Amino acid sequence: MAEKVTIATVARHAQVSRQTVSNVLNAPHIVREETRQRVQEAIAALGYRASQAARQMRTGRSRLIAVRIEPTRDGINGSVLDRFLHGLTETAEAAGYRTMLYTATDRQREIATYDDLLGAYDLDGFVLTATDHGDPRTAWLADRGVPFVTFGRPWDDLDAHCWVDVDGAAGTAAATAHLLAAGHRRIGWIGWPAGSGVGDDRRAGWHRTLRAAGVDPSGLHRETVDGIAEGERCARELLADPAPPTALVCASDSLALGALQAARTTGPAIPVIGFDDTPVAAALGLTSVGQPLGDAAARCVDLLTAVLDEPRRGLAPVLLQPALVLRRTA
Amino acid sequence: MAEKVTIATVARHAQVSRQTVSNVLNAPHIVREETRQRVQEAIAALGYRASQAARQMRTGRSRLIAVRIEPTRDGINGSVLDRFLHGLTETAEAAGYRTMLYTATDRQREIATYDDLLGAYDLDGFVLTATDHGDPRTAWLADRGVPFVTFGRPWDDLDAHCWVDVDGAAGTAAATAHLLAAGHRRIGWIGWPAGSGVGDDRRAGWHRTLRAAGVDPSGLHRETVDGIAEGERCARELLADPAPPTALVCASDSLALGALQAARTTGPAIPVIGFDDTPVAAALGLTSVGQPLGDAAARCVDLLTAVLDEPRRGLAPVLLQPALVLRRTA
DNA sequence: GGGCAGGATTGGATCGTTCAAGTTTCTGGA
DNA sequence: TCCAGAAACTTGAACGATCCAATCCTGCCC
Repeated sequence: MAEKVTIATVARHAQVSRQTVSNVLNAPHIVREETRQRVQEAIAALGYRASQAARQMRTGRSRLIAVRIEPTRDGINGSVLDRFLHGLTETAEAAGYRTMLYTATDRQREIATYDDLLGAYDLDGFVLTATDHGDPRTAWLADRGVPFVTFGRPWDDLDAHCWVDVDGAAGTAAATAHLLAAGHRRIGWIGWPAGSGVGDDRRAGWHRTLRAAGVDPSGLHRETVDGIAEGERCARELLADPAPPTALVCASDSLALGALQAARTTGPAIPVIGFDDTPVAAALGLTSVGQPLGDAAARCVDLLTAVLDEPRRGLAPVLLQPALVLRRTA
Repeated sequence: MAEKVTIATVARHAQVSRQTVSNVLNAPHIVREETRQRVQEAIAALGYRASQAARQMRTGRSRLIAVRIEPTRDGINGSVLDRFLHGLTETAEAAGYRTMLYTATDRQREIATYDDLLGAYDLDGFVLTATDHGDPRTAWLADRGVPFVTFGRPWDDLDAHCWVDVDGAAGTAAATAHLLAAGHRRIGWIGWPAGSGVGDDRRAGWHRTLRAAGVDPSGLHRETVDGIAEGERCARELLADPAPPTALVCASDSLALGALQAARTTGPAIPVIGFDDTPVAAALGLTSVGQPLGDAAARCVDLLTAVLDEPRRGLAPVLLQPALVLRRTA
């Protein structure tokens, strides 16, 4: 069993001091080219890797970022987080950071977990998902000066902190415009109850596009919690109207899926467009608004590393554009 | 800004030595009850948390386990890993371990990543997924004595290392038996090409159940790579036979989905059963064999922590039973 | 040839914890 | 009362990296 390779082993092998090896790693420009090369060779030959623990102890930085992994609720939307997570891990790796997971059942516990992670692992930063109005988590982190980025806007104050988001309103606007272009006028909306930032945003895109086209949206929409059965019920209600919508835009693929089933059973098929471009949508040929999740994750890492390198700078938020993925249903 | 709380701060506050505080944390039984309580109070009062980095430096253990996060391939099967990951993180947390993610595009790079993670972060262990015949990763880890558990059997030698798996054959057997009980005789199979451990296992369950019922399986099966379109094509072929199957069992929900569409378009609907109980299956009412993923993840953590506590013991592998989730399609 | 400036290199101290070994306190039996 | 032995607690050293301050070159100019 070969003994452990430390910075001292490398130094001895390259016939320099520990500090020189450290400089080669952390400040290569101050080391003479020839020396630098000799050290690099020794590092490669010995397979040396700097102990993150020792480095962290001295510098206080762990090169670790944390993300919460949520329980897959209805299973359909779970894949969104999954894709985001993958992008995040990949980009973070490229930037020299590693990703750590944690779970939390509610926000208070999540804050307790922050405390834990910061205290025990000296985490460098957090990426938060699923933020909402008056989120206590961002306040807690900001109070303590902990670097973090949210995937999702701080709906109360857009300058409150660093964020990355996808323009949901633009997505539903594109979906609505697509249906208008196909000749539809009475385009319905099935979404979530008012009050959630994401839901209101998506609804706004449909609303303003319809009004701009001179259509009165009243009576054309229903609000409910997320779910396939709920979507089906709402669609049934809308289609039972004397002047029913001839096409539907939904706040999620779950709702759209339900709507699709309602439309199939009540009469002639009508166009339905969902949101999130989940695997289910792809499997069923459901037209859906797709979020650039890989991109979003990459921008989160970019922002976070920028904050870590230069803690003072206030960084501009990032708003990405979604894209309508056309399939059979519209 | 409060200064950092270390073990020394706690020691001063409780009027004991550093070591006693350390003992309270790591070997409470050797500390007198009264002292123990005093130290615990000081810890709580100061909000002290042991620095994992410092601890790791001394002990060489990081209380960190790593899992690979795969790119969501066709998106349907992605959710399987997602659910597994969530269970893993949760159970690991309860056992005092944290989960770290990494990505890798191929097995050689994955091994390079092991080296990196072990060298830099002193990872305690790995959980591998998607193992197959002659997997170089397990050999590499075993050679170096790195603790690991695989989710998936080592198909070449069941005693090669510690593993947790779900009995796929039992799942397809249950599906086949269910169809037999419903009066079907000619039950078809759509699966993956021979050679993959998982695929062969699932196929075997269908095969042996059919034979046990006195039905000749020849001509009733098709093999293809995974995918909806592929499933549809295979189902078409089978149904075009002069004596077509009256029901289908598939190796995955993707294949089953394709088969379902083929059945819908070629004639009267026939029962179809998939595998993995993915969100897509739930959304479509597809009967499917569900894996106890949360359980599997928990057992992986159990085994891994057991190995970490007692490196010598050869631990018995775990084979979990899947469950048939009945829905509309069968 | 000597002195000097500037950059490259060196040794020592340090981060917060646990291990090993040493010291004090307590307990019980003669 | 005294002492052995155990139990409880304390002290110094070490893990492997980085930071700091001091020293050593090297080349250059007078």
